[in-house]
Parts: sequence; structure tokens; C-alpha cells
Amino acid sequence: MSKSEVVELPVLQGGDAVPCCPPITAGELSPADAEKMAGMFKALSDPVRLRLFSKIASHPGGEACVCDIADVGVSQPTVSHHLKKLREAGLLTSERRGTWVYYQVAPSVVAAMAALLDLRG
Amino acid sequence: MSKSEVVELPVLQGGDAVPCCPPITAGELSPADAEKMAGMFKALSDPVRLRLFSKIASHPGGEACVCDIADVGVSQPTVSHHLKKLREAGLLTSERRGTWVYYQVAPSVVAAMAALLDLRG
DNA sequence: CCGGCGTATCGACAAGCATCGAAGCAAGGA
DNA sequence: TCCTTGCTTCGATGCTTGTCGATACGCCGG
Repeated sequence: MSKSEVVELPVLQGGDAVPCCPPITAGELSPADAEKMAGMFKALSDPVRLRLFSKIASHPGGEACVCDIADVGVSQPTVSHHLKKLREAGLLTSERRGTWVYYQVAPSVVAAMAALLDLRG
Repeated sequence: MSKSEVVELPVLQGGDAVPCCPPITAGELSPADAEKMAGMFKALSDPVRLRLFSKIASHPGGEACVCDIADVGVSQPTVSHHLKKLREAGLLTSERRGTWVYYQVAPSVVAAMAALLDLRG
């Protein structure tokens, strides 16, 4: 939580931020790296979480209040549960501003996934 | 299962093969697209499956016999079970050649994920 | 044709997970 | 100070899934 001003989509910024693992095609994954990657993928392996993540990532400013994205067909506690999972997986960050809680896409995340997939251009 | 000749790493080939969904940042995911994407991620959300996938993707020729990758710390039926899951998710294809069964990375898969993550360069 | 080897399927079990309603906590307005 | 609104946590429940041993299937050599 070092930046609070998000000008554009935070996704794909960050450039060299690769906090995870070597490319998946570079050789056998170590059990430890496999565990970390699996955690990331598992967080995205639920349709509801994916829709929440997508809503936040595509929201103006790259952030959204819970009340803006809560309409995904499940109860509000369930939404909160999924957001917590995404936060614990390092995919989102959250910040309380007055009455509302805003969630942002963690900047380095998608870049890390890109590195995983060996997309060096 | 239409191709049997794999010359190089199938990963990242295919170019324009995008059989899945719009980029995750392009707007809200439809429930149907979210379901499809979640299926892909779910298949990669297990450490054992990730290691199997990595072993195949990094194997010379982009394919591997089950016997070459089966050493991931679980029993042989479990390996078979995971390979089936990856195949059902469309991430791998399999082919029997004599006694052995060879698994290959489905060419379009990683390109599709790249598109998802909006990595158009 | 038969025995051995490589894989796949089956059935069972334990652990994990998505979901809900109810209750709790935080912030702001009357 | 109370009440309302936004969000999180709690406890329970039913479904999914990772794992195994046992078994079945497919292919080849003798």
C-alpha cells in the first residue's frame, strides 16, 4: 500500500516487478514454486472471483468500492469472502476510505503472470 | 487431436489462436466467459498439475511420455488423474504410441492466456 | 496365447471450499 | 446518543476434489 494515486489501469504497469517464479517453460518447476503459482491460479479459479477481479481491473482508475461490484449473483458475505481470498493471494489490495472499502488490483500481479508464461515478447 | 507432429515448443506458437475470452481488463467478464476462464485456472491451481504441465512444456520437443514425468511424489493413479484433468481443460493433448502415452501442451493455450491478460505488447 | 509392463478407471475416504444467514464492527448523519 | 448503512467475521452445511489401493485395459515379446 505505497501508492494511493492510480492514474490508469494498474495492470501491466510495474515493468520489471516479477516477485514469483521462473517461466513455466524454462524447466521443471520446483515444488516450492509450484506451490506459489498454484496459490495464484487457485485464487482465480472461481467464476465469482474472476468476475470480481475483472470488475475491479476494468473499473475507472483500476479500483472499485465493494458496493460497485457486489452484484455477481451471490450474497454479500460471499462477496466479502471472495475478496478476502483474492487479497490473501496478493492479487488485490484494499483500503478503507470513510464508509466504503476500495479494492485495487495489485500492480505487479499480472506482470508476474506474464513472466510465468514466458511472454518476453 | 488433429496434429501429431510437434517440432518445437508448442507454447507461444499459434499466433492468433485465441479460443477463449476477451482480455480481463477490457470490461466486466460475462458469467459464461468467467466460467470458461475459471476452468482453465482451476486446472492449473494444483501444485502437482503445475509440475506435470511444466515438465511437459519444458521437455525436449514439447512432449513427454507419462513415464518421464510421473515422479512428482504421488501415486501413479493420481498422476493419471491429474493428466486427465489437464486434458479435459484443454491444456494438454495425448497420443498413444505403442506401449507409451505421450502428452503435449495444447498449442493455443498459453497464447489464449496471454490474450486474457491483455498482453498485446 | 500368455505373461509383463505402462496407463487408465473405479470406489472409497478425508480434506477443502463455496455458500448462506446471523451477528459483529466501523463510520456517518439525525 | 441512537439509528442506518457498508462491510467483515462466524458457524454450519453440502458439494467438490485430491489421494490411495485394487482392478481393468492396451500393447508387445516370447
